[in-house]
This record gives sequence, structure tokens and C-alpha cells, in this order.
Amino acid sequence: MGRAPCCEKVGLKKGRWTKEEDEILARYIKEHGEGSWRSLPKNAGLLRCGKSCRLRWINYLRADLKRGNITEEEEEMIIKLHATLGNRWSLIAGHLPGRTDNEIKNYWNSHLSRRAADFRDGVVVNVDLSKLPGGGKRRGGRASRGIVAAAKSAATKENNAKGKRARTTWARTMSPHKPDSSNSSSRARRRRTTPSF
DNA sequence: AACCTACACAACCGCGACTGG
DNA sequence: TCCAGTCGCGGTTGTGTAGGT
Repeated sequence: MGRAPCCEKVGLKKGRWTKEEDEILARYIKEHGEGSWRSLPKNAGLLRCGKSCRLRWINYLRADLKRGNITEEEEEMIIKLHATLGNRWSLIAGHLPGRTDNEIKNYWNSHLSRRAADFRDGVVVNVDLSKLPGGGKRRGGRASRGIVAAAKSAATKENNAKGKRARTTWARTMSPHKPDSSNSSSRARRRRTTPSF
């Protein structure tokens, strides 16, 4: 038996937020404050899941968000914190004012994970792609992010070949994570209590 | 210029933790 | 103490677009 859905999904909108929705959400939170995410969409007149509203607010609409590129200092901080905290993105984000866990997670996955892996392997931090297998010669595209990117690319390639833009669930079949709920290491211990820094 | 590939990031999903009755 | 409802987190997916051939 599956668990009940987090919220009633029928009739709810998904996908990218429109400017109008952003305005409604921002205005509502300005007037009523954060919290009660479940009832918020209904009260605000949004056809969105509460979770979606929360995510949108936290990752995009909050006034104290720092937009723009991650600085070198921030990057260094992320690397250091990740070394001690692991994938505890919310904790890491707590050390970086104006940055969200999602932003940091994305940045890590697209920029830093590869560098960290290379560093862990003992040698380089800045990789010279021309020295990688294949001589760094690629047919189009940008520099590869490594094995994960390669796997994703393969899936994308396959889908493109099929005329589909949508990606297959490559990760579900290729990655070893969560064969069952008991081994989801990342979930082994989540604390909601805010860290006392 | 068109095509192909990979990047970047917003958003979704599932589940464990927390909370109040 | 138990349980249902809710919240928050981390992993994953979807897609617009940049950049190389």
C-alpha cells in the first residue's frame, strides 16, 4: 500500500511558477507570514501544493536571498562544510546567509562534486579536460562533469535519439539508491532542529 | 545556420521527524 | 503513549539554453 499523497493533487498546477503566482504568494506571506503551508495555497487562492509554495518561497521569493554567482569564498566554505557535514545542505546553507539549500545542492552537483572527487582521489582540483580519456575532444556541448554526467548524457542522448526531450528515469535504474526505504542513508538521520551555531 | 550535447537550476517526489491532540 | 497531520530535507527529474562541431 502506498502512503497517502502529501496533499490533494487533483486539479493542482505543477511546473514553473508564473509571475502572477509569485506575486500572489509573496503578497500573502507578506500579509500573513510564513507557516501553515498546507492551508496557504487554499487561503491565498493558489492552485498549488503547499510544499510547492514553501519551496518557491524559500528558494526564490524570500527577500533576504542573495542572487547571483557563488563567490570564491562561498565556494571554499561549501567545500569545507561539505567535508565535515556531508550532504546536509540545509546545515551548509545555514552558514551561507542568503543562500538556500537547494541552490547549494545544485551548485555542488554541477560544479563541485567532480572537483571534490578529483581532490579525494588525491591529485588535482582543477581538471585539465584535455588529459581525460578521449583527449578532451568532444562533439559539441560543454565540459563533462564526470561519470554521473556521462551517465545522464547517455540517457539524454538516447532520449534525443528517440525524439524525446524528457529524460528517462535513468537514475532509478542506474543508481544504487533506495532499493527499499530502509537503506536510504541520506534519510537515516534528519534533524529538524536548527543547529546552534 | 543547424544540429547536437551538456550545463544550470527550478521544481517535484518520497519519506523521516516533529508536533499537538 | 499513540496517532494523524504537517513540515522539512535530500535526491532526482525536467527543461531552457549555452556552446562546440
